[in-house]
Amino acid sequence: MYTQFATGDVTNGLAPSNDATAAIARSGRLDALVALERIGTRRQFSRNEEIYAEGHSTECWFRIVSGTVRICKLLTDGRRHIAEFHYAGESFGFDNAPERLFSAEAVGDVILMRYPRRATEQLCDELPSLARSLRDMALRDLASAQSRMLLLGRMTAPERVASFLLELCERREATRALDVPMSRNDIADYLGLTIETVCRVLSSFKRAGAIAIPNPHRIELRSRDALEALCDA
Amino acid sequence: MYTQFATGDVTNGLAPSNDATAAIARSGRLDALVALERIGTRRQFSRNEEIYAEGHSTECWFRIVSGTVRICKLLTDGRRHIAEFHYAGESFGFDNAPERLFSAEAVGDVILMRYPRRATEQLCDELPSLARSLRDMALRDLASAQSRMLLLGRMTAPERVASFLLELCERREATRALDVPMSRNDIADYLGLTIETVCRVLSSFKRAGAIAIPNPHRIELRSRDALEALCDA
DNA sequence: CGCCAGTTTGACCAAGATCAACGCAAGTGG
DNA sequence: CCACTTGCGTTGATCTTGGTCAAACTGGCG
Repeated sequence: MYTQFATGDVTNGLAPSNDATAAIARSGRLDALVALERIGTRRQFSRNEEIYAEGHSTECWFRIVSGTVRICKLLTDGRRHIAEFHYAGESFGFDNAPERLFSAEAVGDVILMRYPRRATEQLCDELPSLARSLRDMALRDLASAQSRMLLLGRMTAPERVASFLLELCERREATRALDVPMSRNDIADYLGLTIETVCRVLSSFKRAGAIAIPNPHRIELRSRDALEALCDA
Repeated sequence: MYTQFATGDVTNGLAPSNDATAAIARSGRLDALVALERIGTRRQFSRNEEIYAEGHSTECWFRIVSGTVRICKLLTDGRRHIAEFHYAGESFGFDNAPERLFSAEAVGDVILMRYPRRATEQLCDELPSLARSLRDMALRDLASAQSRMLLLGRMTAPERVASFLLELCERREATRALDVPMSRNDIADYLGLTIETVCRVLSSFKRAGAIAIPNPHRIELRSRDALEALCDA
């Protein structure tokens, strides 16, 4: 889910609708990943390093090989908002505007593949299936953004934190033991809360027996039901 | 801005990168709008009518000929959130998931063009420029959603209302006299506030001389500077 | 050991929600 | 034409959630 850009995606376009495109698509499907890899370069970033800044050019986009990335924005008075976290296997930074509206930072150490946008666009014109994959990526991000608007606009603090834990669980494909790569501050800025509120809510979940917190970056879900009940009561 | 799908968009793809695609694209560009219109049908909805419901199939998408549409979701306890308003000239409902995650409703009387998704996908495979237009549409919506997450997560009530007025102004291409098609309740559910707070903030803006409110669906911006100062102080 | 960054907890406060009443204009039916 | 209703919108009084401020705790590390 979410900006996943798996091998399978590239090859499952609709049947092409005429001979010429069919020929291109057939060859293209085989070459799509190869072509994408040929225009990509490997990059490495360390904890809290900036991958790109607000205002930078959008000449490239990224896929995460390993690590976690935060997409964020700072208001002039210091308030910060995290628009999204991206995890291993997901892509980010495929933006439309000429300039970055948000910055991207490494939460911990991160390894990325970096792809030039212009070359990707050209590939898209040859490979409808690649074009579709990129569009689907954008649409998944959009759906995710819309759910989070609901969370930010209409949910209470406990509901937000419960949603966050369950989302993390789903996206990291974890079952009960979650590793939480980001700080409490990151979580707060992601959920539109303060760090104190995040701590208090987590503590209250712990007291209620819904979770266990062996250490700050490790949370175990003891009662998924209790958390789910909070999310759309 | 925002899911605009103007004539120009369809024809401004990158130069195709080989002869075969070039030939297709050239013919396609001429036919793109025609083809899209051929698969579209005109629909009409009256005030507060549901265009599609949460859970419905996503077999089609829409472009607004005239009127305003709200994309929204109801929580089980009655809390409502409006993910987006769409105005004349904009498109909506091009979703990825098999089922609608949000519903769409007519704010006032609305005239739409309705396009089947499957046929559109096929057109996309033939016309890279159309594929790109649709992707750009999704990316614009995503950028818009991300700004609004910032608003919902980190802005005060006066900042939200000021942002809303300025956004409305920009998207409706108005200068000073705004017509506000939606109710105060809609605005509240869009901004993550209550109707009372929206009213109070508007009244305070009026007292401060920043706006005038000849009637509830008509707002005049008297001091755009005052409003802009609020948005990123 | 002391320091530092991040986390947790407590006491208090304020922005905005809730509850309640009132205003006002557009129907509607007698 | 005028009571009456209905659906919004506006305003005021009070309450609650979550923010703010402050202090203590924890684990890692020089």
